Amino acid sequence: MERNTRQRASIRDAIAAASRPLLPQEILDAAQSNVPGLGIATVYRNLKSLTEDGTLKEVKLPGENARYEIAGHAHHHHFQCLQCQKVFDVHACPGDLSRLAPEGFTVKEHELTLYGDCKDCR
Amino acid sequence: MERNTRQRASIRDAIAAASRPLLPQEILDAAQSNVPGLGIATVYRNLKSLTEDGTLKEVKLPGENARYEIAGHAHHHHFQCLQCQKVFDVHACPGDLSRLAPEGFTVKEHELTLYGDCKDCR
DNA sequence: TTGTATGCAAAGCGTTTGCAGTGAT
DNA sequence: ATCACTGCAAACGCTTTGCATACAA
Repeated sequence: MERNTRQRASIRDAIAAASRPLLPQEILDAAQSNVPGLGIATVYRNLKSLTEDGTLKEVKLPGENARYEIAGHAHHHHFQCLQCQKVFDVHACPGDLSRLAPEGFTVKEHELTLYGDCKDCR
Repeated sequence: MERNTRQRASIRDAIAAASRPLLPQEILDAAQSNVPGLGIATVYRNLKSLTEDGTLKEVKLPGENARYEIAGHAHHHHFQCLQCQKVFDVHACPGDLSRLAPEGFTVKEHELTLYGDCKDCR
């Protein structure tokens, strides 16, 4: 059975409070303000279980370590700033891309990442 | 000044002979048939220098370690098979995606990965 | 009281680096 | 003869795991 610990709550809250996907280390930093002494291993263990139970969603971008955001948003993509490296949600999608695949290949999913300058860095 | 070693040649040849982007370990395995005793550190060092001098191009996919392919191909994307995990080139592109970004953001580049079943796994 | 969750430290994994020896020029 | 390149092993950064303790139920 799953227990409600201060650690788990502060980790979930830190991610919910953020306006963008966070790295494990950023989550640790944020959650430690509520739970001093919180360990990075606990963060990783909870990220894993919260992802498995559907509370969180992993955001994997090319060449980047996984970030985490609250699940439940509709299908969307991401934007990474070339200057500050931060990642933002993009609530838009190019739509069906099956036509791009080579013959004989079946397309079931797609991932799209946009790169450029974010609002703050322009 | 850069030197022509057997190691460098076999690494470049292994990548050129492949029909898809390869992982460092796959490159090591292939190159070792020509150069037994070849070390993984040498592979990494040459992948780095060959990428810097424009001979190779890094292929970074979400949640995956970097793969390498011969550079010089036109702008293209990649397809990863959900069954065998192999990566293939996709010589097509959805085109301009600037319109997808949130207001205030500038789009300069994009990365697209398609997922599904490859020719062999269907 | 029970057993899951935690914190710490050690272990894993892929990649990088230091160093002494090798070999292309 | 140089000095870039190599192989090995150690170091790295991020993530996972083992273990004894803490604490939610």
